[in-house]
Amino acid sequence: MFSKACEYGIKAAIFIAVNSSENKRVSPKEISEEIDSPQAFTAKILQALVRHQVVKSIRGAYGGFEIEKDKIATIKLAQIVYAIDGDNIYKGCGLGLHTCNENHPCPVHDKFKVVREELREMLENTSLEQLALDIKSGVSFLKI
Amino acid sequence: MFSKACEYGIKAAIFIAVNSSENKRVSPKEISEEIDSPQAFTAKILQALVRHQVVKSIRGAYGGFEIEKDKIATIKLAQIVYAIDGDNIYKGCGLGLHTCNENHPCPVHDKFKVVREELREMLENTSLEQLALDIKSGVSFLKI
DNA sequence: TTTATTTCGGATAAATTTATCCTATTTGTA
DNA sequence: TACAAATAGGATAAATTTATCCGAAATAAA
Ligand code: FES
Ligand code: FES
Repeated sequence: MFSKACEYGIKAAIFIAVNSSENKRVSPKEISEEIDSPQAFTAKILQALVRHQVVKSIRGAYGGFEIEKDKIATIKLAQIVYAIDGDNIYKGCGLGLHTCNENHPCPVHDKFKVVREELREMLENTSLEQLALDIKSGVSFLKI
Repeated sequence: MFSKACEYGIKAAIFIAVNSSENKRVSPKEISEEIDSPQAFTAKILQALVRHQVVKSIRGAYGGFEIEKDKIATIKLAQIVYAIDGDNIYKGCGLGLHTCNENHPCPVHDKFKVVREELREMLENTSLEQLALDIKSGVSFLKI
């Protein structure tokens, strides 16, 4: 469904959100340990999230990654997925036709678009804040 | 969403169904031309579909691929996806945790499983026959 | 200003997926 | 039986994704 990079990106963003809500910056090392991902690869993905302004990086001593507290509630999963995997998952044809087009539909178009639309809404309506809360309260988990 | 192999497999199965309903066997060459896919790779995927008994192959002169007419209505997309991509798309965790587990959910579990469930139902309830009919009547398309 | 710390970014490697090529095997027909 | 036509399958290559490594650049503190 999502690429590994995207899975790591989502989990990393949640972990950063959890920590930022407690005024703590985190390093790629901490992040990759907490989400069980390869460190250098995770760092690359974090760079992408920085470029797309999902997370903020502070270089140098006492630096790390953070998300401004008042942004945590506004950042949606969709932004993260878009930053890493692009928009093919929302817009692309399920059978790989060049474009998903009502006027030139593939055989599964009508049925597929319903599922894809539901996925899109889910991603657009789910904020980092909601996900971070469940991690904080121990209801959900980032690894294993 | 689906792998290229799976996209080709679905389109190939639909094309075979269309032809089998008219008592025509088709070759990998015809198939790959009609669904716009690499021929040798498509042939490999067809082998997998044969092993999973989704399509039938007849070797030797006058051979080709076919689906027994009365099976066309019973074959569901789910069988094809399962044969090629496995069941991770139905059962796997959206964030890549080892197992999707109610007792150890990832942050998106509750929301993701709804979408995944809808996808599963769609795949399990959509038959080759329905899809082949739209191709026959020119309502849907296998390429471009 | 020097030093320690930390992210950035380019180069490279490993693994997986996608794609190609060639030969073996099967099968119907002459 | 010999031949032609067709799928099966192994070996290999190309492309993409995933992962690692290392030096450059930035920053805070001493
Ligand atoms: S054309 Fe294939 S999903 Fe719309
Ligand atoms: S645990 Fe992640 S989707 Fe169920």
